Amino acid sequence: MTETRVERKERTRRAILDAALELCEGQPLAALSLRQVAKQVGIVPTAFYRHFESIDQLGLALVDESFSSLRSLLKAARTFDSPPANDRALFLAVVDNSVKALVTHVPKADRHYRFIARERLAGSATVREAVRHQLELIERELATDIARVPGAGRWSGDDLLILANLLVNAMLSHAEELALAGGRADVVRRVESTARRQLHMVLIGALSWDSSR
Amino acid sequence: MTETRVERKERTRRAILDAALELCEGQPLAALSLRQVAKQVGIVPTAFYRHFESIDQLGLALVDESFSSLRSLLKAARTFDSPPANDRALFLAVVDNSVKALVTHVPKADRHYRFIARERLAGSATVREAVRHQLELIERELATDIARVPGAGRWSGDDLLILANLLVNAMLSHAEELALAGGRADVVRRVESTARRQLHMVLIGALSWDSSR
DNA sequence: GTTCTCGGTGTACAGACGTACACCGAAACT
DNA sequence: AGTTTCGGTGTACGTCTGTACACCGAGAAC
Repeated sequence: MTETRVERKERTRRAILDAALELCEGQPLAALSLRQVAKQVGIVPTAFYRHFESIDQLGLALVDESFSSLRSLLKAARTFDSPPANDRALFLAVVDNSVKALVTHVPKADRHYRFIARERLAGSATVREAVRHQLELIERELATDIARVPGAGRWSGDDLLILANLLVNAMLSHAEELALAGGRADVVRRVESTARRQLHMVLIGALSWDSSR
Repeated sequence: MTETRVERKERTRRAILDAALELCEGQPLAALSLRQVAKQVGIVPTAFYRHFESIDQLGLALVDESFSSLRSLLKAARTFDSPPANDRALFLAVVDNSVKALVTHVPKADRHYRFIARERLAGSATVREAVRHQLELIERELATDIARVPGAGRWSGDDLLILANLLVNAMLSHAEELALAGGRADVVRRVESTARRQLHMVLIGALSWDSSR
């Protein structure tokens, strides 16, 4: 059983990421020591440096990992083979797809999202910035998609961003709750219906909104 | 210059709270050591125990302190000597008052709110629970106030809570941004207008909402 | 005026921390 | 086949951690 060197390196790298994620549960990354992580992985402390130059860099890797799948998933939820006829039906379909994507995906990677929730505001400056950046990308992608809806002509660019911000914040708080639920079916169902109803309210209200008052 | 014993105790207690709040900037409470706090205050490490039995208990005290003024402030923003005539005007007035309360109060106690933002999800289990509890109180108080609006009759109890949840989450995210802005006037103004516009959108939409679809 | 209470002090210790350094052995390169 | 690369090891250090213990001195209680 010989193992190529890159394979082996990748394997322990993964082990470090997993160990950090596990040890992090219920405490911020900054409260984690290099030695704890190393012990959990089963390597000597100094070997950690072969993979990351600091706990902080490890955090950045975890942020990238967490967001990579989510963004493509959300974008996919908003693209249709045959888009619904009117704006109202389109909005409702988008909401349903997005919410469904969220409730199926987040519980599957809940440790990652608990990590994001914690580090978003409590992490080191660089980690916080990385999370903020990813969320801003999601927000902008959403705003562009909304702008493509025919009836959105009455909306100013500012109002589009403000609306997208409202929606992303709402989804974020639901994602956090889902992540904390640890996959409990009743909580997942409750969050799903709450999220759907909230987004319906906002978007149905938005349809009758006119930026020029 | 004699000082009564309770006065002196209260004074160092305050000094400990302030020191913790200051040392916390940019890092979670859990990453703080008892010795750091003691050094900042200018007392010997063991003297800390005369006031708090752990860093965690100190955290709970900070949570209480942070929320005490906010809740009464928000409630006050929703009570009128002479309430506006129609629902729409009432909603707009409530939004204006609440947003104004937020943007004047949060920057004045921004260190407390940065602390809350960090610890809400990254703190120890007991601190997290304390924050969650306070937010839930705010949410329920808001729901009861909305229910009193005459035109809210069409709203089911569930939908009221869902709406309140949406509003509080939006305000929370704006409070976080305000706290992080550190009082920079341009940011404060931008957040103020964003918040007002978002809440207008939601509440104006809500007026045409009917829980029975 | 004597005694008690209690916030704050100083010393002391065992353990965990980050990291520097020299080293090993097998995969990878030539 | 000989040499280089590099992930992982083991030791060793100075520093910081929480906390136990004995002690002090001034305000409070009697």
